[in-house]
Amino acid sequence: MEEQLTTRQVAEALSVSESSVKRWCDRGVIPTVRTVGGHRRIPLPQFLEFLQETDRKLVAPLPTSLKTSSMPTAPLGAGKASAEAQLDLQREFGQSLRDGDLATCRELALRWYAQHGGLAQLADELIASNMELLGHQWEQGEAQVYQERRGCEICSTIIHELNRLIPEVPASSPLALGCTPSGDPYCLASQLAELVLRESHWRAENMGTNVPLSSVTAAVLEKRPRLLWLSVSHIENQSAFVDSYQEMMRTIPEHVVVVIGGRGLTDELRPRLKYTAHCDNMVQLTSFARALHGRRPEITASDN
Amino acid sequence: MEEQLTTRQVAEALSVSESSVKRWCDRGVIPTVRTVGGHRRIPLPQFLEFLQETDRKLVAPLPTSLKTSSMPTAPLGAGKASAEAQLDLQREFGQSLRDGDLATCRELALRWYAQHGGLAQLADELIASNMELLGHQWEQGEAQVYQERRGCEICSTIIHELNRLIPEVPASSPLALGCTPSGDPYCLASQLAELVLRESHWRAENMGTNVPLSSVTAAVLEKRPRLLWLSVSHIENQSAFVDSYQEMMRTIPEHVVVVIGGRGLTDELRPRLKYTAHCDNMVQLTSFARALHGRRPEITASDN
DNA sequence: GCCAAAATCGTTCATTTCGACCACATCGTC
DNA sequence: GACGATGTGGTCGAAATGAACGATTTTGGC
Repeated sequence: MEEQLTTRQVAEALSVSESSVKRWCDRGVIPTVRTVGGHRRIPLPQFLEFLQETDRKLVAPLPTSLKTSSMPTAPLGAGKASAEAQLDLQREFGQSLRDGDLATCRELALRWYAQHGGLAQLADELIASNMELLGHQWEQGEAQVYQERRGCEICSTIIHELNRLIPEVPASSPLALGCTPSGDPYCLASQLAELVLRESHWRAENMGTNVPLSSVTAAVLEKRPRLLWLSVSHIENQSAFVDSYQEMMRTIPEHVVVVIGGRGLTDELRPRLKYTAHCDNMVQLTSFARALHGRRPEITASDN
Repeated sequence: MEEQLTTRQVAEALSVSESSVKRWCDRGVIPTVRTVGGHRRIPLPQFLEFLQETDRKLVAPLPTSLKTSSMPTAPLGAGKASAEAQLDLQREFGQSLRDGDLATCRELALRWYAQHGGLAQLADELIASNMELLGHQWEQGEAQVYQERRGCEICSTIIHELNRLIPEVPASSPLALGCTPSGDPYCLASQLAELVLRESHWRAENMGTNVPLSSVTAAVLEKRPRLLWLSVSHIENQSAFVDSYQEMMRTIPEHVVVVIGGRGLTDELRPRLKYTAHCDNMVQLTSFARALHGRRPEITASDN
């Protein structure tokens, strides 16, 4: 039960046509095995060998696990529980994040994406949890501030790159707008929200950090989104926040769905706010967003 | 992800014969990879680097992601002053930035890069100047805050994408570290510094925003960079800043080159700081960085 | 286990690129 | 001006590439 690639996967990874890959296989340049039905399958080790021998680099990520450069270790028996492998990946990502190793982080993220496919889980379990861990380490003096900030930069880079892996959202999709409010400089959560909403076929636009709610109101009035998300990690002045929030909710149209989330929204604060949904993580946001805007292109909007 | 060009595409973009392109590739002037069948393929980053190093201009649009859809005109006879076309591009970018039109901004930036080749000029004249303009408009009530913040997000996205157009920096290159100090949340300048330093073949690592100078010191001591940049847009407490700055300069090794820049460094403040160089923009930073670390790739000398 | 959808097969065909060669223009030197 | 060295643009048959097609296999849901 070893990993194998199809001609199409190889073609996309090298950005050449499928025809060429087939020809190369037939010529023996890429060692190939055949299924009983005659389809070509390229074992991953052979493919890596081919990459090395012809001095070729991947131009697109492989849809399965792969370490491009070194790291011949970690062969990971398939027998091993995938949950455990998942934990390993998560830990390794955290370590690379602390070390400031963007390349490894990128690779691990792509691997996670290829294996699990869900950006929301990636956002929660790879990025959010590890950044939270890094924050704890910093608070306890186990990590430097610059490591935490650099980790933010690395995650931001990866989020931007993941964005490019998502198929373009049609202009007919509903619009979602979001940001962090005044005084909240923590940009990652809002960037992640944009990412997972796009994955769920929303036309998501992140307005960034530190946006006064009065300006959010203006944005909503002008762009008329279907959904508005607010990521609140930190609040400077609670009562001022509640006031401006209530003012915003009075002004924007009724039909705008407001989703809020973030550590800043304590159990005590939330009852004072009116909103459509509260999300603790990106998995919740995704499932809510999909419930609102089913991603079926097909009709029959009834039931399930 | 990483696009590749054929000899014909390059030839048309430069309006030279295909034979010449092939010869240049074979001589190593344009780094080339080969398909399995022996066809030449030029990775986009290498091509852009070639453009820049030989001071060549694009005369026809590239058939890749840099397609020009939004501007049906612009056949740009060499007769028309390119300076004027440049201004048009600059203005159009600013407009799209205000409108939150990422796609158009991306296109314009790529076009600028392909035509003028210098990321530093792009950073100064497209991004910095337009963000400054947007800031002014906001101050004078001509633009909403959210438009300014969104503009930041768009620019950040574009910077991340431009990073992928730069050929990978060899691990033997000198290391550059940088960030913005405590209380300064303005991330773009530092991201631009990272970008243009990479373009000049530095191994640049941006540590992000809001990093206490004490932690910067720790980073320098641990990673031992050759260059340290500080982008200072805003200072909360001047005397505290000067104190921590001087403390940092006392602690880090002598041989570390310290480059500072940003609006926050007023004429009055600068004399109180010790530094290697002060830069008002990215063009200056680039020329300084290149003086320090020459970028000439060695000779031809191969052939036979 | 069965069925429909999706992916891959082998093949053919038009287009592009290769490598090699040649004609011509532009230099700098004698 | 003759000369060689060098760079450019063009042509040619051979080879590689990429896209198309109907037929077959694999996949995934029930």
